[in-house]
Amino acid sequence: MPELPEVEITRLSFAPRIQGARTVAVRIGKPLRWPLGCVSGDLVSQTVGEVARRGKYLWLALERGGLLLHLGMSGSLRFTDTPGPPGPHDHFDLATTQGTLRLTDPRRFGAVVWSPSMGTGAAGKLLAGLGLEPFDPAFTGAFLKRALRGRRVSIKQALLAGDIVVGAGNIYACEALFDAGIDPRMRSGRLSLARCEQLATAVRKTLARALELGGSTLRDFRDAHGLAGEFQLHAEVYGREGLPCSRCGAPVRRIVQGQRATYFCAGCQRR
DNA sequence: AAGTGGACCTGCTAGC
DNA sequence: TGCTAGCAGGTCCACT
Repeated sequence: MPELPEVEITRLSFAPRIQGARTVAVRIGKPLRWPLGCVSGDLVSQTVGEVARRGKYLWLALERGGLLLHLGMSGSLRFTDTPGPPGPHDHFDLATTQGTLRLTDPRRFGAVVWSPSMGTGAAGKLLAGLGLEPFDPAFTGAFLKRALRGRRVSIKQALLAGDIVVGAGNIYACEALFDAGIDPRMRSGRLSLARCEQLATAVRKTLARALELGGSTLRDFRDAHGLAGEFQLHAEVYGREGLPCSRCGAPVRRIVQGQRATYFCAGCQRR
């Protein structure tokens, strides 16, 4: 589910309300991708600090260390005064004096991992290989050109890999490549500087638009208030196989790259 | 070093 | 109606 816009929207929807709260209790459901890395008692009776985001990860700072959270493919976070009894897919609750943060994740590709700090322990290891934030001023066409140099993977896969720039997942990588008019199959190391500039701009523009629209709700994404997004209603190519391209009318194509679906318009997106 | 494919897990939908 | 195959927003890890 959650790419950068969904994760950021989730963060914004609960960060101001949880900050300064005192943790009261922890409930663990079924195992997630990795073990928590501490006993639940270690998380109790602490003041919650800032909620930060790095790529698609969230960092919830506590007095002693903090929690790194990832929503995987199907995760979502709710923050509420009245969480109700946990359902079968509710695998982590952090009860605080200001409400309960609950992770719901049917597929359990998500994670909640304790670390001493964002840069050390398990969190440090998971965050170490991440590329630039897309809204970092250092993420420019020139940077992209340099980072892609010599790489033979397709540009679509290079965007998804997250070691150059983070945040664009399958939906927004497809949409950004459409916006930039670049064929997703193109060898990434072959992009000209001009096209790297177009792509860097398109990635930022696509993610910013998704943020404005509340993210994409394909089936179950909700922010921490329970609100759905509507970017998916504005997607130009993602999920639109066979439908006419809004620019040229040619049918949108679906191919598979690195075991993921890619949607694109062969008329508008060129090598 | 970089690229590829498998793995993790559950739910939904299309097709027979 | 009921079963099955295929597909889904991510990304780590082992292997070549």
